[in-house]
Amino acid sequence: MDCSSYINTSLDLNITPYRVQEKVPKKEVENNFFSLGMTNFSVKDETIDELEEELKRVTAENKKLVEMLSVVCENYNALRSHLMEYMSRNPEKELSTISKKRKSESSNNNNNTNSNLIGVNNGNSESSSTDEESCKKPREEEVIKAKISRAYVRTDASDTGLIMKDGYHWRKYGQKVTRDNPCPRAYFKCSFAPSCPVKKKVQRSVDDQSMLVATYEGEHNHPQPAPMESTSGSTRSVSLSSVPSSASPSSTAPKVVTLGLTNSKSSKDFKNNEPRKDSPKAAKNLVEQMATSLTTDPNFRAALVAAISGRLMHNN
DNA sequence: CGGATTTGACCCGCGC
DNA sequence: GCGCGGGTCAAATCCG
Repeated sequence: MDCSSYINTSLDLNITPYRVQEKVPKKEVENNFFSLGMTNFSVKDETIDELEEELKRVTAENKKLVEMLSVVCENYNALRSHLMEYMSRNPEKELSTISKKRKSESSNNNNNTNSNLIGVNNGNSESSSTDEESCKKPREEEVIKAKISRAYVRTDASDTGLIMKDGYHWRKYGQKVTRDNPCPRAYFKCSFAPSCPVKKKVQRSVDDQSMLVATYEGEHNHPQPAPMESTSGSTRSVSLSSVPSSASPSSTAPKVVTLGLTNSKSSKDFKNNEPRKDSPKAAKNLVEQMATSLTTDPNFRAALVAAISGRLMHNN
């Protein structure tokens, strides 16, 4: 995982749209604030000056935070490469910790659960690395394995079912209690199209019983059916941990909210996607949506905590 | 009544 | 060759 790109695209808390308008006459700045629904602001020049100063200060702070996050991520990547190096030097130790079973599918599920939960995208790399070791015969299976993706769904603790609504129609054809997990694993086939080869396995995580782990195998050869009401109505939130070659059902992809407004490219796209003649209500909704996205994104919060704690430790 | 789900039996690959 | 375990099949059952 290279989290620097993540920072650039998702973590930029920025305010550049306003910075861009620094040369804009103050009257227009006022209008922009009005258009954002902040009608409580005074329109006096002093207030605007104060706001601009505050804006600069926050911008500088944001810049520092981004730099700190970059450092943290660099350190993380360095540590990770060290770990990889160490593990490659001591393969026997690594192998001893893994299940004896050569068939890596189930063990991968569990060994990678934690890393996936913190946003490590290992779907493709994992299958390529382990398959090279375990499967010496190049067969069709490898092609299928290359299209394996995983989704994690948090459910209510009381929810004992393994039904996971993701927009496709699935027919359950089996259930099995596996050795490494007391919770039964359910097997589903895509029933929307008779010829669709996609299968999925759903099992509760060993570590977190409220977490459903769905493994998708194959690629849908049909368009996604009409959206189901339960997809959005459910309290479950689906997040794909790996995104291999369009194999993952699009409906399960997490809602992506790009926050990189200081990023020139993304902010440009942002502007292109949003009509300039926003109504105040729409602008307000947009701001609220951005704020909600920031505050509810666990990755963002984790990164922020890491950055702040790192800063504090650095100062101490 | 038809489609979906359940569940025991069976198949197959792998390790010993 | 045998046992184990994951994956699949298919008859029985459930449910709208």
